[in-house]
Amino acid sequence: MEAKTKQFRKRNAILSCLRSTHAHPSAETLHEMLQPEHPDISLATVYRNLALFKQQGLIQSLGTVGGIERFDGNTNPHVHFICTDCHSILDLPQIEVPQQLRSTVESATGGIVAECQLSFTGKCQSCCQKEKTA
Amino acid sequence: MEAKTKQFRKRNAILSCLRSTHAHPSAETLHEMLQPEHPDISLATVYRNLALFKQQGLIQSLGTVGGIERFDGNTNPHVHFICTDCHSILDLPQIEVPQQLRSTVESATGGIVAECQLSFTGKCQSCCQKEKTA
DNA sequence: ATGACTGCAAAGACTTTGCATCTTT
DNA sequence: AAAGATGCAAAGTCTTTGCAGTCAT
Repeated sequence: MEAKTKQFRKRNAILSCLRSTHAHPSAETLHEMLQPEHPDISLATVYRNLALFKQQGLIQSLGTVGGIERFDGNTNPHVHFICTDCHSILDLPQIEVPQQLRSTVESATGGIVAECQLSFTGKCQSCCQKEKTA
Repeated sequence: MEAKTKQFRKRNAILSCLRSTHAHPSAETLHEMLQPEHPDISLATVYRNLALFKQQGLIQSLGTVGGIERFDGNTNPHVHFICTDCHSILDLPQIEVPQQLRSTVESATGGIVAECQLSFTGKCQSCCQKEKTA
């Protein structure tokens, strides 16, 4: 019956930081982002809390990009564009994730669908420009 | 003008093995699958060749599942179902990957789309049954 | 004989964990 | 005071790399 857990400054800071950015950061990037406000925060704490949030469904993991796990504070289903050059990740809110296919997938597999991810990979605008310049 | 590279038994075995399965194996699983025919094959060789095939576009990586990279010998765009319990991956050939959205994504991002991945996560049939039994 | 591939073991990179300490209630 | 969170450093896991030896041409 305890809808509210203890309030911890650092834990809250990590969640707020992740929710306030569209950069889809890694644990390490998040740690760096937190440095100015919380210079004494440990990377282990970031990892620990990200794992906790993920388990609680407060955030979502986008999987690994270039071997590093990336996180998103926006748990609404939405599409991502992942640059294979610079590993930046962009949201594509204007494109709909085909949630309606869930039942089709469930009957095809006999399983239960929890989530659906749609993502595009390629080269982002900024990396395209860099290439021209080079 | 050398359309044909040197033939290497082990390299070919790795590619054949990956192409002959629908299990979307990891490097280590692939290594185990190769043991009966090639008991002396090294895990490093599997990793090295997978990296090579990936770079050559002969295979595709499905990203990491449970922290382990998974590979697919089928490079045709198709949808996957990933079981979050047992980490099995199933093909869903009957569902179409929305390739036609590429241009929409490109105009939205200003970048260039190389690929599109659509995947569903959830609990597979076998894991659903296990749960009932337990 | 040459260049490429492989095995082995060491190194590397990211992430997790143990334990003592500190914080919130 | 109790329960839980954090920092630090060590450990763990998956993957990559160096080097000497082997194989195909």
